[in-house]
Amino acid sequence: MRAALRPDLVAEASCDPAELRRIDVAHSQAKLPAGFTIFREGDPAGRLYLIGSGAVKLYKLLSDGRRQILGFLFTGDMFGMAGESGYAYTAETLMPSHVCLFSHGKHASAAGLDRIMYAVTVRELVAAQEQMLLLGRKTAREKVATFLSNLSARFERRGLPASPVMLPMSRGDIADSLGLTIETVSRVLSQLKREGVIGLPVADQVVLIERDLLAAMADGGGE
Amino acid sequence: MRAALRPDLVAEASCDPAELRRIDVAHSQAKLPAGFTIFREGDPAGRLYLIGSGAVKLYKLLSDGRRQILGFLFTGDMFGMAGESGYAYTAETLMPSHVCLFSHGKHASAAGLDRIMYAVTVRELVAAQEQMLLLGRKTAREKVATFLSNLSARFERRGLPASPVMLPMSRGDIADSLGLTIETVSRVLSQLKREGVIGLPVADQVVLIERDLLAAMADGGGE
DNA sequence: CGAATCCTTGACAAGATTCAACTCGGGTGG
DNA sequence: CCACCCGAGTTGAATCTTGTCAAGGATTCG
Repeated sequence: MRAALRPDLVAEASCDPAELRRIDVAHSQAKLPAGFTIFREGDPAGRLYLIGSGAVKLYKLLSDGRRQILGFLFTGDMFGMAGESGYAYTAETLMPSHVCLFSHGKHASAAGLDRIMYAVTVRELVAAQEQMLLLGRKTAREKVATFLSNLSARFERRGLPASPVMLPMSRGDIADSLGLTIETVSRVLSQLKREGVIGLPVADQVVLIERDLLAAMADGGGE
Repeated sequence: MRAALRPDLVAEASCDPAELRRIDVAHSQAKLPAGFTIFREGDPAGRLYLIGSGAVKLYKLLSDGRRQILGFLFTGDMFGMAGESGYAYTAETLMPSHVCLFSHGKHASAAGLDRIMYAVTVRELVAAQEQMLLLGRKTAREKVATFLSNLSARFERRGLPASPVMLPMSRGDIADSLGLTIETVSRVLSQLKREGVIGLPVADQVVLIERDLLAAMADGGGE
């Protein structure tokens, strides 16, 4: 199958839509159910993925099952960048999702794709470094505040409302992305709700009542 | 100053030396003392750095001074990749070091440099993701075991002895790279020494007595 | 040789985890 | 249609790992 990237799929792309539109490489699309494993850590790499709609989580496991979620991806986000020894993480859908697949092997030299991949990789690296600061040095409260702030900002950047924030992932997923337990995440959310910083009408929807305060808390301020 | 990259400076480069040698872009060299800040988080980016000799640490700070070290770099390693909003971290020498500077702005399109930068960035991203797993999910003991194992493997890859491992960084630096305190790092090292897994003839030199056990401990095995 | 810095060790405190019970909601089948 | 069941989430109590505070020892460098 060979076709130009459908612009509507990249309208909210993390990479420059104008650039993406110029690319015309072979790709295919797939409609995946929730909880579908796209590839596993260690699988030979060779494909790039672009999320047309839906949400994906990337994670790594320790031998005893402990899990670290590296990030959540949404419409317009790309993933699949890998080094020599295959994918460094497992990718799994959080909800029914549409993804575009690019065969990287065949199109490594496609004009423009290299540039996009580099830009995306650098952005991911910067995000990973920010997350290292969170995981290594922030308290549970700061971690949750950062998580909510970032998610809200990400949605806003795509033209979606900054509040309420929809949470397509479970408490367990949030915990594994912040280096906490389910119980701690739940307790902090309850605490923030009691303090009037956020609202929790239902478990998967967060109203950011004091957004600035939340952002301040994320960096260690606003106690 | 315009000159070919000196091959001897990249003999142990993390990027392919053959590729690096082909590049002939303007660059200059600098000899820096220990504890020298090369650039700060937020500084406008525009240069790439290659360590000719010595060691460098990269770190981020929270407003109250908490610090997360993102990584330690040694001879042949590159750094300075940055997104749009300047450098994402501060870079500081651990010891007297020689570095090569590449003006990225002028030479962004230099044939070959792009490819190297992409490869280096992907490798850094993979390393950052591995570190996220460590920071979020490993115990103090596993963190220290991983740190020592990795450092040993890195030195070995450069043709240096895998043991003893020299530690050019302080306990505080190790702690800030593992998301621990100085005291915890010191305690775990003492414990490993008592158990006969490592030797600590002096504070900045670690003998890996049970290297396989240490590697097993790093992933949660070998209790 | 002395001062400063770094490292180690101990006692205690605190933040987060573990274990367990309970609630809430949604889906299912009687 | 409604009761039941199951998974996800919340909350509580006890525990534990790691952090904090403090003191003592070692190493380096002027």
